Amino acid sequence: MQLRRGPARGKWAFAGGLVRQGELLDHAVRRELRAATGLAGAYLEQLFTFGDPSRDPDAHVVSVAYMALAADAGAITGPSRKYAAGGWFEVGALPPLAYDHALMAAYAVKRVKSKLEYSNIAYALLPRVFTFAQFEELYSRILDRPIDRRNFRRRVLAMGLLRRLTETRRGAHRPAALYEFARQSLQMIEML
Amino acid sequence: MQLRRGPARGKWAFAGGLVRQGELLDHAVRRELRAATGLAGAYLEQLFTFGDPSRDPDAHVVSVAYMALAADAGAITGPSRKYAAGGWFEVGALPPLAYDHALMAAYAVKRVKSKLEYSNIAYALLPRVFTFAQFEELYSRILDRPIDRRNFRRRVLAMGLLRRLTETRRGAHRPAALYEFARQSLQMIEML
DNA sequence: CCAAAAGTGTTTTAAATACACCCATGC
DNA sequence: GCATGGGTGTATTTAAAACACTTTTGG
Repeated sequence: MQLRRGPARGKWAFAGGLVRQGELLDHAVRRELRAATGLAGAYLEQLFTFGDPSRDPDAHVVSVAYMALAADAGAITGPSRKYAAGGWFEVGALPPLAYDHALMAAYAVKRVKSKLEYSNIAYALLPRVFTFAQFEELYSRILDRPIDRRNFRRRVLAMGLLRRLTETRRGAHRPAALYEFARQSLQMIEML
Repeated sequence: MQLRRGPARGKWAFAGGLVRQGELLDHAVRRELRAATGLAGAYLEQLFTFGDPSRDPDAHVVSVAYMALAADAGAITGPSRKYAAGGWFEVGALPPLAYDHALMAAYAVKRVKSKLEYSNIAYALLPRVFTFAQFEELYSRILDRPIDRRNFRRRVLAMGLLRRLTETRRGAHRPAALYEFARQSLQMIEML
């Protein structure tokens, strides 16, 4: 069993472990994820199962790769001692990984990019309440391309993906309207 | 290991087996598929890995589901004696299946539908050479909705998905132009 | 000549794109 | 009052959708 953790402020980490007899795959992933990063309650998604016997020279290991998504890498309590050698990395700047783990990471990036375009998966990558600028920056950074602010805003608001709150975020500059997702569970939508 | 076989003239079959030590997952699927249906060289795609320990009351079995696609169920030599109880069924009219196999079949149908809309996967479901009417009927039947012939033809031809051959198919009525796919391997395309 | 399937264009409607300035606040 | 990030509208272009008749062949 392999598991992965996805873009939160652009940060990535990697962890792996074994599923136990009688244990749900999802449960095993959550268990290992908590042990490795302290993260709990994240969005989880199965990616692919890697079964090539040559991927590990010592044994025929079949690995079910998952990714987990969370809003804020900073809020995570940090890896347990066992995984202290791990850490958080920028998308596209992962350190060399063992076995075929770089391939797994590539699957995760690809999956997130593609789901951003046709689902509301961004809800798993933002805090419950956020500004439109945060929302837009998430898209721009993960998709790695500029986004036209006016066109993007028009479409997103027209499709009812977000709900505008009455409160605003006050700070150094003009106050920003706050939004939350209309649905906090995955729904497929024609986005881009 | 589970494997599945997809729409060929709307026909579906189901087969399963175990992966061997040191064997590629794809290889195990092809081996079992050949044994169960006689089919070889089909398009293969991994769907999902099912690991819920309660899916089989007797043991904790982790099944990696695949689907295979082929053009013509009639051309297949038929199941070996071992699988004589199996057979070919219409989409949406599968017999009751054991365990969570109906769920697996649903995954396959969903995957094929969705790939039809944004890839050239139809190449795996048609003979090498075909008429536009066959192509259109494939879409209409699998997506289970009517298709506007003129709009569909215009878009498909404009995107260069197909290559028109000089030969025609002659028969009882007006001869039909013959086409082949420009690429015989999976490519992602904005289709519908 | 007729039955059956193949093939073809135009108009309307909706969506995507391109593009630049004013606004509200804290300091 | 100015620096900074927040917020807004229109015109153009492109693509999607709606829609029905003519052509070619074998029998």
